[in-house]
Order: sequence, then C-alpha cells, then structure tokens
Amino acid sequence: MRQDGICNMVKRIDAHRTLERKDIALLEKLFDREFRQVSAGESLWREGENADSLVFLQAGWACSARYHKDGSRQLLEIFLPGDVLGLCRIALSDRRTDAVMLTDGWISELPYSSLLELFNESPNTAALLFAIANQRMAMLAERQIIMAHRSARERTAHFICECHTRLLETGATCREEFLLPLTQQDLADALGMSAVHVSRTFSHLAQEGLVYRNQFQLVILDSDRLKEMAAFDDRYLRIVWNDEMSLANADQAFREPPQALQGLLDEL
Amino acid sequence: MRQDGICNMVKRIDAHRTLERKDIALLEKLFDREFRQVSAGESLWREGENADSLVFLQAGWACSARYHKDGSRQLLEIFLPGDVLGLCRIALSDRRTDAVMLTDGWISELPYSSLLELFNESPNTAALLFAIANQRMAMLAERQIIMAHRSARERTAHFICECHTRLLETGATCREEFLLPLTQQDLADALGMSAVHVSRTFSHLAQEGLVYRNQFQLVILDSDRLKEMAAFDDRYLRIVWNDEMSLANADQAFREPPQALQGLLDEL
DNA sequence: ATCGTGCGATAACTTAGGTTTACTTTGCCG
DNA sequence: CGGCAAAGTAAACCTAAGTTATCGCACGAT
Repeated sequence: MRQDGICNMVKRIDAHRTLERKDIALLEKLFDREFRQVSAGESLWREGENADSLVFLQAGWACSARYHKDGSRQLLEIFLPGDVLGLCRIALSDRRTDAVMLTDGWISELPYSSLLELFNESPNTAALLFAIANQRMAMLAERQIIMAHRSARERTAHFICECHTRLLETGATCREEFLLPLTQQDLADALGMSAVHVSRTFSHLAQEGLVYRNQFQLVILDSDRLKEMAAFDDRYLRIVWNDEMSLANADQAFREPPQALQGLLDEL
Repeated sequence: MRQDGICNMVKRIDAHRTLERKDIALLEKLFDREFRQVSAGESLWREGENADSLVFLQAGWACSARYHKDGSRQLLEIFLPGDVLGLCRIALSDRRTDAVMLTDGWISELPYSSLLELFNESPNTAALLFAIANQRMAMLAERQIIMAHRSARERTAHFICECHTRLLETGATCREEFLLPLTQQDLADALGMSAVHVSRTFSHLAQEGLVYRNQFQLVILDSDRLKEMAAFDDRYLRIVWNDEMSLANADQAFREPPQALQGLLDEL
C-alpha cells in the first residue's frame, strides 16, 4: 500500500526516461514518510495560509480551486495518485488557492526545508522536481489554450483525454473505462461552463458514440475520434529531459564541480 | 543601456525582498552576456524546436503563442523588459509554443547548461529562479481563473491591470498612461475573444470612463474602479519568499551542508 | 414506507459574444 | 501627392452557452 504511491510517481517519470537507482532511492526516502488518511471533501490547505510544505498524494484524487465572492468556483488543477501538490508555490510565501480532496486518500507532507536540503545535496533530484513542476506548468498552459477558443464539447473531450492519459501513465489498470470522481458541477467548475451544459455535452458525446458517463464511471467508446475532436496531443504531458539538464549530466556535474561559475563565486 | 535590463529584473524582485549583493552580482554575471538586437515580429523560437536555453529580455516586449491548424492563435504569456523566457521548459525537452517579439528589443540567450552549473554552485540563486518560474505559473493560473467565468469586460480590465502593475514594478516611468504594444487582434488572441469584440469592449470601457486606448497608448482614467471591476488582487504577482526557502536560509545551508540528506547520500 | 438530499436530465427562454460585411482612419512608401 | 495595406469601428445577424425551473432517480436516515 505505502509503496504504491511512490511507485506511481517513479513509474510515470521512468516511463519516459530511465532513472538511476540512486535517484529513485532518494525520492523514496524523501517522500515515504508518515502517511495520513484523508477523506473526500477534506481541505489540504486554504487560500492565504502560509505555504510551507509540499503534499504528496499517495492515493486518491485532489484538486486546487479558487472560490469567488459570488459563491462560484474555479477548479485549477486535478491531482491523481502519485502527484505532488504545492510545487507552484515553492519559494513564494502563501497559498493562492484552496486544495481539497475529491476522494478518500492517503497523503504525506514534506516541509520546504527538506526540499532546500535537497537543492543543496542533489541538483540531480532537484532538476527532477523542477521537471515535474514544469509539467504542471505545461498542463496549465494547455488548459488555457483549450479554454480560450474551443467549444464546450472540445474542452470536455480534451479534459477526458488528459485524465485518461495521466491515469494510464501511473500504470492504472484502466483501459477504456475508468473512474472519474468529479460531479458534473466539479467538471463545470474545472471547464468553465455551467453544470447544465456539462450534462448536455455528455449527452451529445454519448449520442455521437464517443464517451459514456454513468455515475462516476466513464467509458471511452471511440478513443481515436475523441482525441481528434479534442485536438489532443499528449506531448505536453511527457516528461522528457533536455539533454542539457539530463540526470546524467547533473549527476556528473554534481561529482565534478564546474569551472565557469566557480570562477564567478571566487570573485565575490 | 545594457545594465537597464538586469536592473529591471533585480529591481522587481528587490521590491519585495532585499537581495544580497552577492546574489545580484551573480545574476548580473549570469545574464549580462552578449546582447542581440531583435525587431518586432521576429521569432525567438518555434514550437517543436529543441529547448536548450533561456532568453533574457533586456528591452522590448515579447509573447509566447500557440498556432492552431485553422489559423487561429492563442497568446499565452506576455513578457516585459527584464523578464526571462523559457523557464517553463527547463528540464523538459522541446518548445511547446512559439515565442515572438512584439516590439523591437534587445535579448541575450543563456544555455541551460550554465543553469545547471548554477544549480550546483548556488542553490541560493537557483531558488530565486524557481521563484520567478513560480510567479509565471501564478500568472498562468490567474489567467485561467479570469478566462473561465468572467465577462469580456472583466477579462480586458484584468489584463490591463496586470500589465500596468508589472510595468510599474520594473520601475517604468509610467503612472496612468503607458504603451501597450498589442494590436486589437493580439489582445483578442490573448483574451480569447474576437478582435471586433475587443473594439466594442474598449469603447464601452471608455464610455464608462475607465480606460482610453488610442493607437498603442493606453490611459487609465479611473484606476480604482478598473481594479474593482476586474476583481484585481495583485498578490499573485508578488515575489515574496517563503521563509523556509528564503535566500538567507539557502545561503546558510549552502555554507554548512545539512545533516539529514547527507545521511541518505552516504547510504547510497 | 416516507421523507429529505444530492445528482443528473430536459425544456424554455435569454444573452454575451462570434461572424460577416462594409466603411473609416492611419501610416507608409514610391 | 496618390495609393495601398493594416488597423480600427459600426451595424446586422446568428449561435453557443448561461439561466431558471421542473422532474426523475438513487440513497440514507427515520
């Protein structure tokens, strides 16, 4: 049970670039601390609170959201098992969103101070976390692109494709059918549309034989046509290292301090 | 001239948290390399190209954008003098957007490999870059929130507030009047609306005495009411360090290697 | 059994904003 | 100076999606 979550994280990264055993071990040590059970609806943090830790989602789904004065809400990010929450406020002071569990789950918290140690000790693994943060950024960017000019149908299709792809990468045992634990209201808040229209949209998608949703079960009927309508290109999700920043390079650099910057530091 | 750009960057960060002289010096050394003159419309990189460097925008405006098959376009980020482009693909392999100059300007490029050296030599300054990347992420998140549920007027108002605030932070000599070098089509692509509607929206805003736009000159007539209608809260733009990740801490940790992780590393 | 509650579906009506087309205004360049 | 292209404005029309309201269903609690 405990190891599964780390496995998810490692597996996902490893799918694209083989990690060295050392790095895996370091990640496991870093994240495999006391886990806490949390239940659906439970808040992980609130807007305005001091941001001083990462949350590692070992099992369950979560999301980050902004609440407006008028009672409406915008879901910003969806977190799946194996994801890390809070990477976007590292180094900045306070939370700018709420974070809420969508399902029951298990989490562990990692204070930023440990992270700082990591920065010092292993630029290797630090670059890895940077990559994960970069992937989150890519998701935000892609969401914005999709939200701006695409129709409700396309947005919905894209969202489903994204969730499905991300789930598959954690090695979940789902192929064309999986659990999407969001109510239509949640989906509406995530996709920037009304709950009623989410309902309509799913009806249309079902009519066209693309996806079928019942309760929280989601069945993808025609994956190819769905991806086509969503103009879904999964490249933005792929964690593929830049050679300049690759683990191998970082590792080497870690062992043999570079010349260029050393010169600068000496001067100061 | 050359120093101005660095000044912009440093000033903006320094406005919120005093930098140590050492860090400033390191930043200056790092970014103050051969500058290249670029002209409006010039491409800095294209989607799909290998991402192997940061671009430091010393003078001029730029943007990142995604082009769609149907010819339409989505502007993702706007970059002002003193901004760093490409932070969101560090550690990932290829560009997922185009980057284009909006005006003439001066830029310098910084290969990721130098960055890696920085990671090794000064976690201090690395954390600082992380913070700048975090700020970009916050901008993306905020844009998404605004785009999802807010009207064209509110979106436009928010965009203006954001640009104005960011400009002020670079210490630009603009108070309520400044140059916004985007055509109505550019604004439309950034805000996810049609150019015609941008025109309509600016007419309305002018009628209500909020802002006035002529050519690329933008005059804010009633800043308070504008911010109110945009529900603009500039906190997401502020680079305020988390104490856990503060420069002082990082610096200290840099001098005295920490114990916790050292133990882990010894084991491996 | 029966309530209450939350989720989802459907229909009727309204509206913000897209699309199209046509007409200005501005700047540029020979 | 004339002519051309790019940018902006205006009006007419249309459609996607919001809003409101009602209804059905599943479920848990009483």
